[in-house]
Amino acid sequence: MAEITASRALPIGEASRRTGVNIETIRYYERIGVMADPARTQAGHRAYTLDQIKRLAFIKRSRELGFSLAEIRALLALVDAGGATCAEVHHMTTEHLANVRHKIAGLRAMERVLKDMAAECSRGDVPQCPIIDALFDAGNGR
Amino acid sequence: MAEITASRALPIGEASRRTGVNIETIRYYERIGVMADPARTQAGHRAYTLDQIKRLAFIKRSRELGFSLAEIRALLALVDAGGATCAEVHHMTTEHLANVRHKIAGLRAMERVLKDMAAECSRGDVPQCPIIDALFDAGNGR
DNA sequence: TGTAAGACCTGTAGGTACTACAGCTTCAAG
DNA sequence: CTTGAAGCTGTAGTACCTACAGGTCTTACA
Repeated sequence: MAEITASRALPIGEASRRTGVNIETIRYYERIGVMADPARTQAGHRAYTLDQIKRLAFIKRSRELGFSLAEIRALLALVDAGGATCAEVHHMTTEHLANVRHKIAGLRAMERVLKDMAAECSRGDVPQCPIIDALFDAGNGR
Repeated sequence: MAEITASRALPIGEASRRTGVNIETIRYYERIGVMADPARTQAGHRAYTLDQIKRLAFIKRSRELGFSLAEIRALLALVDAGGATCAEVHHMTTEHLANVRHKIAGLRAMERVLKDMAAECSRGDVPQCPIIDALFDAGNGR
């Protein structure tokens, strides 16, 4: 943990502002090891290099695209090992894409059922509601 | 916690089989209060009525449709209060439907980006990968 | 130079929805 | 009577953070 000249080092708040990652989350990433321990100032404050901030932005972007931290860890390991071949990364990406598509299909099915349920509902002031009935009866084969 | 005649009471394993809800999950629902404490046999085993099993099926079905336990709690409270009017239930459902649609939109955007990234990738054995570049550069405005 | 606000530190607990034990007791069939 | 399945409680782990509490340090201004 070398100390770093002030000109290139940024405190955690600045890292947070630049990447949009919450300060607490940055510390969390450090704790679980997806971000390496940054250098510290003499007072013990974290000091980030621009490279580390780029890494943080990478994590943010990947999270936004729905990659799990485990997947991101794997991607970063590929990068760090220097042996990140296109083929490997492509494989991870398409696999993840398949997951996303699967989720979309599930949500679409959900959407259809919810829409149909809502459509059958009178929206009235009556205590009998077809939505509740649908939820109660579905698993019951009645 | 009245005891119940054996003829109408079902043990937790049977409740699990009939609803498809994991035994541990049933006990969890009890602990957090979405399922009421069931009657017990003299030995302390849980004994479920058919009504309680219907309630469990309701929860299962609602979870499958993406309702959170908090939302399900609210739905069940409406039912329990006897004042579950169609209008209230309809409101909760359409609100949830809006959530689902929002999630779908997010995942679609994700899908597009992932697809485009994957398309630009040569899948080759080279260490330069446009996917990694895209992930690194996006937040950076480079 | 003093001080007050703001940023930073560590460590822990909470939230969501489960799941998976460990270590024990009870039931049911042969 | 024994054995295996099913039940019990309680706790800890999963993923991904978020939110304190109770300190220290920096920075700007009077």
